[in-house]
Amino acid sequence: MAVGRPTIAKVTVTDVAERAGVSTATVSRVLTGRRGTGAEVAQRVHDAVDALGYVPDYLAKALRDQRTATLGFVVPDITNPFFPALIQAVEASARAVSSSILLVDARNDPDEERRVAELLVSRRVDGILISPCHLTRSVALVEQLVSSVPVVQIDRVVSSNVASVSADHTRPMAQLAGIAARTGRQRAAFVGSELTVSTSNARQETFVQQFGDTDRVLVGDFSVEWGRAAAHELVRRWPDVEFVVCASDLIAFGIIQELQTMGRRVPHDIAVTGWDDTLLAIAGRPTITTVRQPIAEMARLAVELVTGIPGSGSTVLPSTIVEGQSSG
Amino acid sequence: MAVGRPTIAKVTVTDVAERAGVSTATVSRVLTGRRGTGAEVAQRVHDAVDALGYVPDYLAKALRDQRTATLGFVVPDITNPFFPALIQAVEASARAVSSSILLVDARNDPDEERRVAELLVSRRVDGILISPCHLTRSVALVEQLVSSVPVVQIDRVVSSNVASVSADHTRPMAQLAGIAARTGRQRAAFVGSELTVSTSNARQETFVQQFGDTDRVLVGDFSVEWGRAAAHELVRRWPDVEFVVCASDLIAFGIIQELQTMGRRVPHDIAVTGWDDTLLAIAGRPTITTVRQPIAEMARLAVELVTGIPGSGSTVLPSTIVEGQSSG
DNA sequence: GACCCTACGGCAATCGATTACCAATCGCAA
DNA sequence: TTGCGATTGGTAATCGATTGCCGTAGGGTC
Repeated sequence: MAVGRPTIAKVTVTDVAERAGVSTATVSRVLTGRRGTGAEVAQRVHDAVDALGYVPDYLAKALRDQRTATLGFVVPDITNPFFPALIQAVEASARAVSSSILLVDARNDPDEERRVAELLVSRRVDGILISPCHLTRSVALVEQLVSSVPVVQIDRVVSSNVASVSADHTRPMAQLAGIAARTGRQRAAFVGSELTVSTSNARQETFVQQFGDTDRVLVGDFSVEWGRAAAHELVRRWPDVEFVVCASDLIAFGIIQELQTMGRRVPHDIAVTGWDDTLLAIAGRPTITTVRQPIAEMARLAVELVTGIPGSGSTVLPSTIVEGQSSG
Repeated sequence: MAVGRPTIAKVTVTDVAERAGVSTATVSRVLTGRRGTGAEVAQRVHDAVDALGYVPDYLAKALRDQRTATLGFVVPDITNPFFPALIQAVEASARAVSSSILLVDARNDPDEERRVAELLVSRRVDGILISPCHLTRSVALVEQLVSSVPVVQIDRVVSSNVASVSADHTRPMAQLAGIAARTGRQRAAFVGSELTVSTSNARQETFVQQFGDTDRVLVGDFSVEWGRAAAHELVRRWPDVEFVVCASDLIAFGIIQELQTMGRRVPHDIAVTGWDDTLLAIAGRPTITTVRQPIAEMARLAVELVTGIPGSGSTVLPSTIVEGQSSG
């Protein structure tokens, strides 16, 4: 009895050619269809392929073509519930152009991000999609990568010298301001994450513009725990705040929960909104008014950009408000 | 001015060899260090490598070695919050053995699962980790795959003929029964997902054994919505149920929320437990008593198994109870 | 001084699919 | 019947790194 792994008979074009009684060139031509072949010969080749269970070797093809049909995707933190949805969309878009995704996770660490991005380069991916984890410390990496391989920043954008696809913050923020005005809420506050996250940073700036108020801003991280803490901070520092815009559903969820524990009614006493349209937006009560980013579109466009002619243009796609119960 | 992508000068061993005035064999030997070389020659090679910025081509190496240093991971549904955590753990374990992860998502569809798994095979991954999406319809795939590449089932197990690493259900279920007994709750029910999910299926069987009761079982899917619906179903069919074991935190979360809306107090009137120790377990109020699976250990072991000598053994690792407020 | 053993460099084959180039055959028209 | 173009099949080079085998030179020992 054989020991160890069963020997996997490797079937190559040579085997197929032999069985079909033709040359490897003919086999290749029948299979790729890039040049005409005789019908009878083609049939013999197909029969041989079926009989032997031949599967083309991707490695050999990639070496010859100098093209791996693989895209790298660097996510900042896969446990942030926004990213699995984005990953799924990117994978679907990649599949539409017959490519696979080599996924790596930076764990919110710029050093780790560099490591994994360079790994992708040595794997000869055809392009890299990246949501840079750090507003400043990721800039150099992104700008260096682009000299070895096409790069597109997706969702998070840290360099205007490298192509990007992201979602608009201005219009949804204006709409939130509209909701605040419509429901007669005067005093607003913003709760975000560290400014080193490009999206949170941008949302904060937009908030300040749209709500005409520079003061009431708290920053922590993307977590429910920070939301809970922020709730206390909020009522302590600005007891009369009536409208809270959060940079993430996780934060909004934590704030709402803690406010309720403290006896405040949401949205009656205070309105709270989130961002990203994750599971948490509809999981809690009240449901959270949130901002849905055009994930599928972003993914499609980013994949197109990275596989096509690269530019340094930045595309901004429209987000939409999803009204829940938390905004009154 | 050049149009399009900047031409990336490809530096090969040949270039390095030329510059260092040696043969490609020597360059390779200096770099891999698998055979001694003269110090002076080695220095020249290193200088040439630095000067030219040579990076070995992973494709060529993989073709020669017949080893891609890449593992495939087939997840049933990346948007199920349990899996991102598992993916992260698997990626970390893979990195520990210098491998990357090619991640594919079956979207809970056995046909799609077959497609993506076969894609992995043609990519010549060194091994495949899979959480099969369907208890019966994934069996054939798993058993076929194993003839082309080492395969290990992780978390979900559908074939005892193929190696697997999973988490124990019996002991945590017994502990849950212990909690029920300790808090004097007699009548228990189980809420799971379709029986086609191996883990939910196994948890249900274990529930029936441990709670000595075959009747009170509801099945739907892994979602908060199903939890909400199940809450109504529960009180309608078994108004006197005092202890509800759920196959997932998502279900438990929905049940608790809806029970509260209906005016029942959790855990005072009725206790509810979840499974998987996801974000939702600590997001809601009360916090949910849940079962934590040994994710890191499972990942480590699965990667070891799939890269080492394969067997068909099934390893079952211990899970632990994380007591929240929802069980009284 | 002769002999042997070791260390080290080079040549060329190898992994598997694709394709540039060449050769042969066939059909059709003059 | 001859000739030309179109079609189709084969041969061998190619992608880039690694390694088995060979040859040579150098050091050490008796």
